[in-house]
Amino acid sequence: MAQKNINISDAELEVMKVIWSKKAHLTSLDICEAFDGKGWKKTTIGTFLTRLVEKGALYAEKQGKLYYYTPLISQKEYSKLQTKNLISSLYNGSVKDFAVSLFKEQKISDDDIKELRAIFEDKEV
Amino acid sequence: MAQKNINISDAELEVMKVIWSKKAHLTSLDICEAFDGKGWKKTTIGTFLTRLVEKGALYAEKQGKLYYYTPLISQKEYSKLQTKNLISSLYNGSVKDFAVSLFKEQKISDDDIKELRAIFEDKEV
DNA sequence: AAATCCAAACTACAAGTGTAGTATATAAAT
DNA sequence: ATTTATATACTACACTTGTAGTTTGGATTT
Repeated sequence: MAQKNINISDAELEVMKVIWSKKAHLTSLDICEAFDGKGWKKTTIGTFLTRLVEKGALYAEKQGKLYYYTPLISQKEYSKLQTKNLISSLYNGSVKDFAVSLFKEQKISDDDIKELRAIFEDKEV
Repeated sequence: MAQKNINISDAELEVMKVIWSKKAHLTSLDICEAFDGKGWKKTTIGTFLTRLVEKGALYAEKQGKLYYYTPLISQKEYSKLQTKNLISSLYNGSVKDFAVSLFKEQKISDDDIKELRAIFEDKEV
């Protein structure tokens, strides 16, 4: 249901991942807590939240004194989008070319291959 | 052999792709020619070339009056790098998770699946 | 030699990003 | 009611990116 091509920067993505990883609406307090030790100041995280709301990636609802943030795009959707972008920019849009290179070039364990083969077989071609 | 994490922007990548696609050293003339109709001014392409050299993605050698550009990173290397980055940022580094989602979510034709299965079988697990 | 051409260098500038300080408004505490 | 705490808004600033105009120095032509 994502409307347009939302552009989430690397740092902003970190924030999205925290929000995705918890199912409930989070306050910025929760989010800051999750980044404890990361070295980001609260205002930095605040900036990212503001920008993510501006970009339409998050919805912010004030309840009492705090804002509660909800993602407007799911991690799955976003990942799919990014994957599609990568394939189209680097592999000419060919999922197959991409997959071939993936299996040739990246490290995949034997166990993983077994699992993947099983997935393929499910696809009963 | 790419030394560090070269960061090539979208527009710069277009230029790299042209250079990758021809095997010989190109002059900026050749490159501009390849972008005929793209709507970029020559100086724009010049800026990208300069930045790519600064970033260490291209090597520029002056011969006579012109520079000849050679890639310092191959398309394959770069694609592999980008793929790894995407998997690590969106799939926690799990190639398998990534592949699973790829086959579940993206469109892959039956023929492609046959080919992929063949590749797997070559891997004689 | 003088005039001209033009590839490459330098300059520019708005939008986006990483990072954070400062101001403000409102709630909580006294 | 005044003081204090603090979440959020506003401001800042350097770096990157997309895009291109302007300057320059060496090559080419007259």
